[in-house]
Amino acid sequence: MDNLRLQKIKEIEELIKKGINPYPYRFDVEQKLLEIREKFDSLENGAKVEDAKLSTAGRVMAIRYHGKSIFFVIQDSTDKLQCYLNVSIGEKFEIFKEYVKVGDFVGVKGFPFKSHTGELSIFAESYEILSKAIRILPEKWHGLTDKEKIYRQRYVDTIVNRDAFERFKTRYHIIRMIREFMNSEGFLEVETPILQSVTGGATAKPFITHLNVFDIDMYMKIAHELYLKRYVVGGYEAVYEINKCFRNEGVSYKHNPEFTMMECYKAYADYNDMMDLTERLITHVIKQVNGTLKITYQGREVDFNRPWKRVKMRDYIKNHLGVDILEDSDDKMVETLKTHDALPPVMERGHYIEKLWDLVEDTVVNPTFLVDHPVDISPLAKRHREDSRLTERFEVIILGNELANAFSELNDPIDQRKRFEVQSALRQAGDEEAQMMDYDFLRALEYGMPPTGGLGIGIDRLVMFATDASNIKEVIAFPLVRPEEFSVEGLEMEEEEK
RNA sequence: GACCUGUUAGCUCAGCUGGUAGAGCACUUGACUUUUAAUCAAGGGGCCGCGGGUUCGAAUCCCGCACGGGUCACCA
Repeated sequence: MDNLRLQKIKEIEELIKKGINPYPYRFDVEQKLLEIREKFDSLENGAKVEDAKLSTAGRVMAIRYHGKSIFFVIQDSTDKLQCYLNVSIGEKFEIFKEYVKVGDFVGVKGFPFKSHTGELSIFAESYEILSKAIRILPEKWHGLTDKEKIYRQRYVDTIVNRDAFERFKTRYHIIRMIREFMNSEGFLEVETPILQSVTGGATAKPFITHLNVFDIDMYMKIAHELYLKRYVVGGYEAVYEINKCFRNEGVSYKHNPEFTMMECYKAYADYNDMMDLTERLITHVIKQVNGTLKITYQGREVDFNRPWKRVKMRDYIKNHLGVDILEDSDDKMVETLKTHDALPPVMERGHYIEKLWDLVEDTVVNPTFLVDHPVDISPLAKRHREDSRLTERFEVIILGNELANAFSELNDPIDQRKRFEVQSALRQAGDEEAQMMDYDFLRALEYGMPPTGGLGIGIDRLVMFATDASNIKEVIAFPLVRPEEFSVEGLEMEEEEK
């Protein structure tokens, strides 16, 4: 059925009969392609440097047969480069013509020259097949555009769509930058459990899994928060973690069930200190990646220059909707929500406030600190020093998207217990996203936690902004997709074995 | 979950108001020693996503299902 594939399998058998191993063990790569280009790109057209011995390797991306000579293009992680081969190398010329195909890996030894048309090339004095492919790559100028195939077979996407290849490199550079930044600020990178018997630190539905040894269900972490604070209680004064969180919720252009979050906690700091840290960290990343703090995201200009605007949640909602989230009654809020057709699934004050904010958040463009959220929606944040109905909390909003969340951490164990009790009651009333009672965490706080500032940044969303990606799946190499049926391909394999 | 939309060759796509499937690239064979979307000549390749219905006849119309994409809802 899949003729092209069977044909290639046959070619491999023929190669083996000829004594050529289609899957040899190693090759001495002495130069990367970009190195070669940088060194020899200044050659005159037609010039060659025979005594510059090159040895490099890559995947064959194009072949142009030309009678007794062949041009082919190889690609490695740094660049693409044309290679030239002719009959002067003897019988291996015919082998190349017959058996080396687009998609295969080859090692090439030779010297650099510039073709008459000005293309830097390697004159191959010898080559070696390093790995044969049996599947055909997508065609060369439309590439792979089918979103489903791009997400399911990212390895093909990054071979042929080099902007995707670069985007993931950028992602991992950003993560490295964050580590370097946090380390230089004196933070210690630590780890916390992913499997937890009680999970918390965020308003979210957790995944449930099963631990056989104890025969108990466990949750997968929804945030790093509660364990990082245990570190602070334990004497670590500045810690951070970059790791996956898991939330059993919807999938959308900005939500993947597993995503990466950086959280950090700093003893003796408050949310004002964390705002300063956040500004410095994010502008550092944006500047490094884009070379400027004025970037274009999906056609809209976003200015990351400091200082970022600070708006109080209460004022912002009042100005836009005329509702005071502290003074006005539940009825008034419900009334306003009704006129916008935005009633929440759980009829409770905290949810009303969240909903009201959702109605206005899209009006925020440049990075903005949304500060001082009501206690109702901030069960882990410390009460505001000037108004106990509020908390010392901020979120970073960019183009209506939440990028970070932080607070002066609640370290009063009595207040924390009360807040958990409220959450626990909500949970019992059917709010699956309300916080679970975490007795061990309360016990930890009772041993005393210094005043602490905490911050969480969604890494995927930061990468989206930094790389102008419209969908979170574009910045997650292997995003969540429904499982595929492989039965058809399985049958093929059986046929081949006969 | 709701609405809109898509699924045809390995890839990217045509295929009109129903008449038995097409192009480019890729692949195979041949020609060509500086090409680069190489060129020229010839050729092979399809459960038209799956299942049902209407019809003399369905890739095409209708219904259901599966899997995507977009918008909304949900979601710190």
